[in-house]
Amino acid sequence: MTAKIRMTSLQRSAFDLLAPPVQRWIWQQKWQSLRDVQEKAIPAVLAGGDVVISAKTAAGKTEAAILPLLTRVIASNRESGGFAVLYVSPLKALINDQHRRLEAVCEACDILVHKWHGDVAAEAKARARRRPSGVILVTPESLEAMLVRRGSETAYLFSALQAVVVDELHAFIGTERGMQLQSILNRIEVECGRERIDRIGLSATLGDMHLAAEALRPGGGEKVRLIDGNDQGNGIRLQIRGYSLGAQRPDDTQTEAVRDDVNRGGEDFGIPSPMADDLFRFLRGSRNLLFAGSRQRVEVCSDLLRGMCEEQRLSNEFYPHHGSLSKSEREEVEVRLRDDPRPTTAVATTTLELGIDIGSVESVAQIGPGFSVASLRQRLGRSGRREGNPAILRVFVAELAADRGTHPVDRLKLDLVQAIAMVECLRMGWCEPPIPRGLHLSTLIHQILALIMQTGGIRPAAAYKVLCERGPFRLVDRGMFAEVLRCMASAETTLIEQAPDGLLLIGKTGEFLTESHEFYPVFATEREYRIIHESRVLGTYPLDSLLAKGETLIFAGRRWKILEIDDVARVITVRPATYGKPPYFPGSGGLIHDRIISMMRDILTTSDEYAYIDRAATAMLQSAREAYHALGLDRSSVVRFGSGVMLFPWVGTRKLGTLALACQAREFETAQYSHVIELQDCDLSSVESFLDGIANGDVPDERVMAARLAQPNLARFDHFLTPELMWSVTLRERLDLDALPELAKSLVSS
DNA sequence: GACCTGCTGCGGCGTG
Repeated sequence: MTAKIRMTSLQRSAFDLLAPPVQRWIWQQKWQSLRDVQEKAIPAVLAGGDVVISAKTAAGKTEAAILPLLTRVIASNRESGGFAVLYVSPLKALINDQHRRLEAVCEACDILVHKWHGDVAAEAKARARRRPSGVILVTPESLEAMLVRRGSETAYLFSALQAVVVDELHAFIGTERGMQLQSILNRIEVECGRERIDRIGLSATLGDMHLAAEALRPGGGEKVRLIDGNDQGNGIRLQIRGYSLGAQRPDDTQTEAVRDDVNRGGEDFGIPSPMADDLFRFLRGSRNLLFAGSRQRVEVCSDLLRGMCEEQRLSNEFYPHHGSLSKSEREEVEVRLRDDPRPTTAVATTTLELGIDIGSVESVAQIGPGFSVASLRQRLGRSGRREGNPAILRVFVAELAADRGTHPVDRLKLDLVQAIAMVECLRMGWCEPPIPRGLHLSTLIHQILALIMQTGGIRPAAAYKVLCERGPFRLVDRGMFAEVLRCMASAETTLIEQAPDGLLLIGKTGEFLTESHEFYPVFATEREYRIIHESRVLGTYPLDSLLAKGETLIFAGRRWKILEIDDVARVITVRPATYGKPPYFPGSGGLIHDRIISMMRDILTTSDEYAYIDRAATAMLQSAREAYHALGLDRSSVVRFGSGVMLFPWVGTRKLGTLALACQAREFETAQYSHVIELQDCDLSSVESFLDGIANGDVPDERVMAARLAQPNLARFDHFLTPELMWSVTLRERLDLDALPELAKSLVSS
């Protein structure tokens, strides 16, 4: 009877389109109605074709895709003969969550749901492979392994697919891993002789739905249906808080003396003590996420806050969470957040941005402006998930105290202004769109090897067709593809060889690479030490670190003394200690979008007020605006400073870097700050004539520029490429030469 | 001025 009443409230909705077992399951869940995104997505998914579904975190996207897909599987009435739904997810942890979530509804429909990733027992996989049916939840790497190891079974496993679901679509867009996934999905379609297998992309954070559609179906984005759920959240409460750095800093000799005293170590890592006090005050006693920006700052910050708990004789509530911590260390924090009633704040890097199930938190805090609006949006989505509670986000920004900031870059308070710019973008609903411009030749090398393994040998023309014409490597023309093949077949590399009949086969080095399980991921990873305390692995530490026996270390939120370093086994053994030095992790900066930097200029130019910034931040913004005018930036973006000249192009990282390289190619001594280029020991007129030249098309030789570019971020197989191909990659992916003349023009005319 | 992700097949050995 209760079922009947609920059916009435769901009347004339997408609910009616679902298969009876799915409807029964919905009644059992006691849902009062379908969510907006589900109402819209169900008919679209039932109709077939590609669909992108975008909606807030926790708005029921998974069900929006899966319920109609189960309906389609039931209607198709196929017992076995292959998997019906392929669900690809970027994290094993997400697959485990989704598997738990989907088991009941699939059981109600009498449809099997398998999880398939590196931690799943080989036996369970063998069982699924013997009788493939239902839904399979898988990572791109495990899917790659299936194709590479059992290429001949591909058609048997996947010919009956109704659809492919790509979870967290944004996590794949524009990345090496995303290229690999697009290529794998295409290889499956080709191998199964299917023109198109429906693709359904799910995401909470899409800057531009049309570009996301193109990422889901390269070359066919215009035919993808876009579903944008508009479930209203519970509102947002947002604040930016400003803090002064180095206000009462001791002079340098004293600083040296107290450097080892880690109790006051926050200041050196951008956390002045008033900020630490406020973090403690806002976060203690409830459940929160604190995004600290880097692994080092996560450790410093959790150490600081743990110390404050100890000082007040409270049990600790602050736990670090980042990618160098072991799985067990991280899981302890996740479980405590999800299932433990005690107040807990996880101090994290981006590890807790994606939808790992940690329940709802009260608030989200962030130190510094961060690198992207997309990331800010993901973070915000982690709070305010409980009915009636708004999402709370506090951004903590430290800037040098007024009396210490004499350099223009310090006087403009660029971190604070960037934080405001990002929040303004967030409020406007904008976030960074994917920019498909990379050649991804490293991943192309990987896919050529994988395709040869899958097919047992393939002709160059056929490989080109699969990977570059039909597949995602569309910026690679025939000539470049042939060059890549020549690189791979050369006497030095021997990744592949060509049989007399023209078939491409795996070469000697290629065999070595592909026989290892390390072959499946396309991203590069570093070699590391494991840090161990009494047989418990705490995490991993970079190999090139300068640690020595007897030194101390903050790691996993505790303090340690190093007992032993075994360079052969790559193990660091530790015991608890009272002191610890902050850990060091190497890294290189992120790319900031043009729009954010141009918004920063608008903020400095206007006198708009922002209700969400605190009093200290308001005063800082005021002083930044005064500095902007005092420096003459309202009249010109090229200003004298000391014995040199400063350029303020107000563009994103890629264009700024390209301009800096152009300056270096013309023998200027340059220093690059956040969003500014300083040219040392030169006069204004020489800079102006240089810019005039560029504005009129006199751009330095691209090879001279590319040669000056440091290459810290090589992709996994880049070292197999010739210098010529590497230049092509660099020019396309890291520089923006086309933008130079326009950029120079705007600098000289302003 | 940064972060994150992933992994097969098989041989050998111990235990019930």
